[in-house]
Amino acid sequence: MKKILIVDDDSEFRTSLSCLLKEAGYYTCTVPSGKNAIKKVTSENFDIAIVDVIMPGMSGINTLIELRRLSPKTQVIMITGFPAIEDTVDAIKKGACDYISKPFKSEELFFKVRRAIEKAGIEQCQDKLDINQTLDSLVNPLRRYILKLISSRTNMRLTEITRGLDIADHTKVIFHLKLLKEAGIIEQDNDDRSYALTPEGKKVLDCLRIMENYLSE
Amino acid sequence: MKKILIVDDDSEFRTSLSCLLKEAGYYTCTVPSGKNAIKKVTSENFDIAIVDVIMPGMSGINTLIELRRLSPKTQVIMITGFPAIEDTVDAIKKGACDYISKPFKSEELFFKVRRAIEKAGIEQCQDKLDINQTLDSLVNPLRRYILKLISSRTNMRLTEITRGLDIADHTKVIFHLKLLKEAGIIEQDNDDRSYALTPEGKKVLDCLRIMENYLSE
DNA sequence: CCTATTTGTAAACTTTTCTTCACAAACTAC
DNA sequence: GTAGTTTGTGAAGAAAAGTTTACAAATAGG
Repeated sequence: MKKILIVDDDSEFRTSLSCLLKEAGYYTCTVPSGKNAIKKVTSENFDIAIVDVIMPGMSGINTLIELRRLSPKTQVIMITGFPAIEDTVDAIKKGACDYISKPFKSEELFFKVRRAIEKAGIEQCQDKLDINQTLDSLVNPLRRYILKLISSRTNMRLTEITRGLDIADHTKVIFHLKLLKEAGIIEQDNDDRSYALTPEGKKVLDCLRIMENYLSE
Repeated sequence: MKKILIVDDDSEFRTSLSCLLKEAGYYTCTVPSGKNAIKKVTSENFDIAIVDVIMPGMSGINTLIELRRLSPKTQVIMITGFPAIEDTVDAIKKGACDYISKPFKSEELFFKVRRAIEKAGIEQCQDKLDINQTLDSLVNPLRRYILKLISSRTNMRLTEITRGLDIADHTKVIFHLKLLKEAGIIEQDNDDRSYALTPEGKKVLDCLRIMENYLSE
């Protein structure tokens, strides 16, 4: 289920938007300000964020900038009651994926949300793997074992991995899992805390296997 | 030109053997004792060593053992005037590649030398590349540049490499060259000090190119 | 022969990577 | 609730990797 974060200071609008999207089958979360949005995305991953341009306190644009920095995979749709070309251009340049002006028909919203989700999917697949990061991840034997272990069974938990590798100190495993996570090679489910290979991770593992085969020839 | 080291205390035999092999197109070097042989191989690489079993001072067997340790790529042929099965077996177990008993026909000598050189060639190709060492060599960007640079032109000297990479401090380059040398990825010519990829090195570079292609897909 | 360049060594030092330890929040089972 | 397990953080410390410096042997060029 795709996850959408709604950021707007107008509680009535927040609720109605949330209802609309929930009915359409999305998981939604609403926050009243940019600050709250920032806080939220650091603990939870969203596919889409819908952000009001005009908000007291942290502006919509600054919220957009921070969201892009903290969660680059999240596609941000800006929304406003007073559409101005310059604002729109600015927002797009700052990394917004789309722009909606109030009032809007629900069909328009659904269309733009669907398109944003599609874009997120494509971007995720296109995540460029950098040779530096890939080699860094693979040099350490323990990390190679972890990758192979995770690939053998989907969604492994920390303790399973730790025991699977017969390691006494779990924090040592956490250290390497963190690195692999930062490199975009593995990802962690926010609900059950289990780890799994990302599409890029599968590619990296493929690479490793290719190398091993080639070298043992 | 293949290089042969002749180790024998009998100077007459040394000279005649050397002449024979020189005429056959080999580069030869003669030393009168095991000690001298050890000294020689630390400064020069030989494809073959022909060692007399019976010598005063350091015995032929001990010379064999040391030669194998110091220069594993050098194939050692033992030679003796009093062939004894046990000695032969012992020598083979200690790493000798062949055994010749005096007197012998020059044809036998040439045949065994050719076979030893062939064996050396095969063994060199079979040098197992270990994934750890390979990845270690490749993680460092500078080392990757060095490998690519060396592969682009054969036999590059230290200064050429240093300047080619636009590095101020040559000892920094030496550090990485040393690592690559120890990993068996590059080798250095003893005469002109130039560096070149080993067969294994070419394989490692292939690996890197495969990865780069695969990751940028 | 003398000077300059090339090639190298060894040690001190810095940075990065990895490990370990002390501790704590969150959840689970009783 | 409370004892135990799981998952995690942060800091200290150890180990490995890389850089820099000072110095020296070997070779080349005049």
